[in-house]
Amino acid sequence: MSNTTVENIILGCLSFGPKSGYEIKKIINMSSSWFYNASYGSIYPILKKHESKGLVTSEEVVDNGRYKRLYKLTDKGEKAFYNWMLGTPRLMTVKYEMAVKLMFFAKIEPQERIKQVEEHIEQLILFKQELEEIEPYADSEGDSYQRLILDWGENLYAFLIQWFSMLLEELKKNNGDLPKRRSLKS
Amino acid sequence: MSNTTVENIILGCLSFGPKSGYEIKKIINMSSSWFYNASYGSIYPILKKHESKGLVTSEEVVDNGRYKRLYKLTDKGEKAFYNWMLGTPRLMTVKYEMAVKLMFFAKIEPQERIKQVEEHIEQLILFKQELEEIEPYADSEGDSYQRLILDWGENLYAFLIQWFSMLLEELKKNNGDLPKRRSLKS
DNA sequence: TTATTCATGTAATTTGTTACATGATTCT
DNA sequence: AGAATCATGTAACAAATTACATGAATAA
Repeated sequence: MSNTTVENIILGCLSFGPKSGYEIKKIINMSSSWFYNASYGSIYPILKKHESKGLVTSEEVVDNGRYKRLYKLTDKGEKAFYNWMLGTPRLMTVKYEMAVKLMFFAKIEPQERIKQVEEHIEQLILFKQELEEIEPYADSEGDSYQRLILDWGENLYAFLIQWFSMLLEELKKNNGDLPKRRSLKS
Repeated sequence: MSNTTVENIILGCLSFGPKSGYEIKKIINMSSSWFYNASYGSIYPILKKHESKGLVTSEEVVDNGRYKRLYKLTDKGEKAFYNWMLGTPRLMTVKYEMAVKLMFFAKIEPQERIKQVEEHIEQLILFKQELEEIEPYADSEGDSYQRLILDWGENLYAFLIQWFSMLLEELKKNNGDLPKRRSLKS
């Protein structure tokens, strides 16, 4: 009954200091939303769950005349967080609809294949540009690790753009078909 | 209210000819399970749902003295499948726990960072090897596109291994720390 | 004969999103 | 005055997994 990844992200955010649910959402938006997101509909219930388990405590404070509920990591919560950090990570899961389509590419017209790949490359380029505009959340403890995932993301999308561009070239060379023995090597 | 990806994968499998739920599961296991999986708990209900929508028809047949329910794509089902194939794909979603940990790397000991990255690289290498052992599902219509996603997967994991190896080197050079201005370029 | 594979299905649970509901404060 | 942002939460729904339940046929 270990915590889920999102539950641990929330603990991790609180390890930088007390925060409200609203503030946690902001941090997630700024840093990990593109590969691990959480809506208010999960954040607030998770914070309550954490509190009931003694991983965090909460306090209602007034900040510039505004009420908010500040959550603070307890010793128990910190232990749970470190425990997760030091454990073996779950292997990545990818949900890549375009890759599924590839499986059934033989079923569509050659020119449609080219069109699909072209459109997809455009999508990837747009997304990479969006990534490059994200600025990492930097706290007083601001560190170079915050930038690391963005760097990873940019490189990941660069790889994808490259791979699909190669496929596109191959398809174009053969009028939307693939040679029996391909050699898509990067 | 368009079909989900898994619902379309099932239609796609049936586009190669009539199949039972059990056979569909086998095909998914052999080809897309590592990036789009489906358990019996989803396959059987989806087949029923497809039937109620008129996308497939079913027939109980005896095959070598064994009863099974064969599902067959209807014209309506084929249209739905092509419609999905020709539409814009949903952009990939990645759930990468290791990337999340990176965000909070400043919180753990330098030697633990190195250990985490080393363990992760081992995981990636193992997974890539497993991928390389998968043989694609090939039907009478067996085509080169079936191999394509496996090729994609192998290249994807090669990229990840490379990126994390570079990070590992960088960390080792600095005793588990990162220089203020990194230059992780691939 | 016993384990494995073939074969189908349901119930409970998990995990999460979306939409709704509410209201205060601050910026323009 | 009105729009945007700050702020918290719930209810309904969606999608899928895991565990359970069952049973026939075949391979060791």
